[in-house]
Amino acid sequence: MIKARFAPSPTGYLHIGGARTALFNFMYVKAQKGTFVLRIEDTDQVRSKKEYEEEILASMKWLGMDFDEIFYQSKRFDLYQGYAQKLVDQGKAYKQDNAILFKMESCELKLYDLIRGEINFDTSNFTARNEDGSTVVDAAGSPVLKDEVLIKNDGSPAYSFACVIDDATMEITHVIRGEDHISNTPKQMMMYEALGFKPPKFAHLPLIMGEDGGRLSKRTGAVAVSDYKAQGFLPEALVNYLLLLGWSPGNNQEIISLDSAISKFSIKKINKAAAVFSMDKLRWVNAQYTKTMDAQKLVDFLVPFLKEKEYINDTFDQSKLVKVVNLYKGRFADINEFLERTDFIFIEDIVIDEEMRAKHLLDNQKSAFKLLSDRLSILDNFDTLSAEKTFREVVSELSLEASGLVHPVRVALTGKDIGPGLFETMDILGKDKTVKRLLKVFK
RNA sequence: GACCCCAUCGUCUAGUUUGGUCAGGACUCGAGCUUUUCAAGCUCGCAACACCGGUUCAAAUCCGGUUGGGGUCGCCA
Repeated sequence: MIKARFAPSPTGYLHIGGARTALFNFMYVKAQKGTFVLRIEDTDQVRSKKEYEEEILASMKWLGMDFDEIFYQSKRFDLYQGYAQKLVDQGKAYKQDNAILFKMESCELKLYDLIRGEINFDTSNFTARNEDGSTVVDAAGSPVLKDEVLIKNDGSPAYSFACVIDDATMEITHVIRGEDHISNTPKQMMMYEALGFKPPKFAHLPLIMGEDGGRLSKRTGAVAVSDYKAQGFLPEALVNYLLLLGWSPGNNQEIISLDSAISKFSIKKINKAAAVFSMDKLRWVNAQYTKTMDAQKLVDFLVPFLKEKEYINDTFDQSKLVKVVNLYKGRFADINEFLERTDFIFIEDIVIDEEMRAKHLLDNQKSAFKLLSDRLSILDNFDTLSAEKTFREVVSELSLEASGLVHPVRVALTGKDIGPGLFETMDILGKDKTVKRLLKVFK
């Protein structure tokens, strides 16, 4: 029975890289029918915040990653202290003020990484540094190794130590974490050895980079999972995109459910190279989901966003929203785009900017607009078909080309020169708004 | 700087384990079809094995080096 963990620190929101690490742990655990542990690494009493922890928990839930066990490092300080003291008693560590430091020994270490294979370290490279960056040397002139802090002066455990004690005592079998942790793995291996613990298997995931090739940062796009949620990405789409970063289900498949990915997941197939996060591709993946999603489900997803924009209130018309969603499916990649394109449906008075007006609306169309609105206003059954029929009659009466009037009318009704079919748009808008906007535009 | 990791189209990747069938898919971009505009869809196109050497009948694949990128070097996690 395998056991893996995701160990975020509640000193910030759950970021996209962390979510990807969690996801790979989750997939591995589920594929192996193991146990998934969430460990809150809140040893930094000053920077750890309850609101961050809540945000992390909420994001995990939103992404659909349920855990089986949860631990808080802040509640285990005695445990760390105890093991540190044990090392002091054995002469493998020593006290310095209130802190406890682990004696670093010079040795060669072999790490077998599940993703990268064998990695060799020589701890004699782990030398202490002076403030100017130079290596500390002893009286004989040989480099001095840097001892590892186990317990800090304030009594809290250092990251590496708490991590080792926790992984060992929680019986974590697989440590799957970011590549940035490769360097402290040898130190941790020494601690396992000193404590007499059996080390887990390690797998170091490649990092996710920003589009500029550097570290993922706010500058290169949103980093918090909650930001993506706020922007209106579907959780299943984000998950789908994330699992494609550094892993592939094979057979050129890209759109894949989490369950299906789990059934195909293999840690051996994880890439070694870092991957650049592409907003374009995420948007495309998201669009694939919105396009094929059940209209009612999509409406449920949209309602909170529409409410926030005050486009609808609690008494909104469900069936109308379903209609709107069906009309716009495949026409937007994320919710913001949807909101921009459909605003004219929900607001009372639209604004047509000067450029749009100059491009499409000419004063000599005034009479055609008047005739069209008169004819539409007397329709008993105002829908897509009757609107189109009326429109075509007017056009032929005036000896106009249909396409010559379609665009101006669209602009008059929506304020945009893009959108779905004009008659569907009229239908969605309803007779009153359609007629009103046709008359208003040339006043 | 030291140590460690990595290297296929601009980006995500398949192919590397087991050398030949190999350079494929997707995003982006461009062209066309469709059309009432925009999307979507369909068709087509642009575009890569970082470099140098070695092994071999044969190298994207194995080996060495170079270059480039990334990570780590906190009483942060």
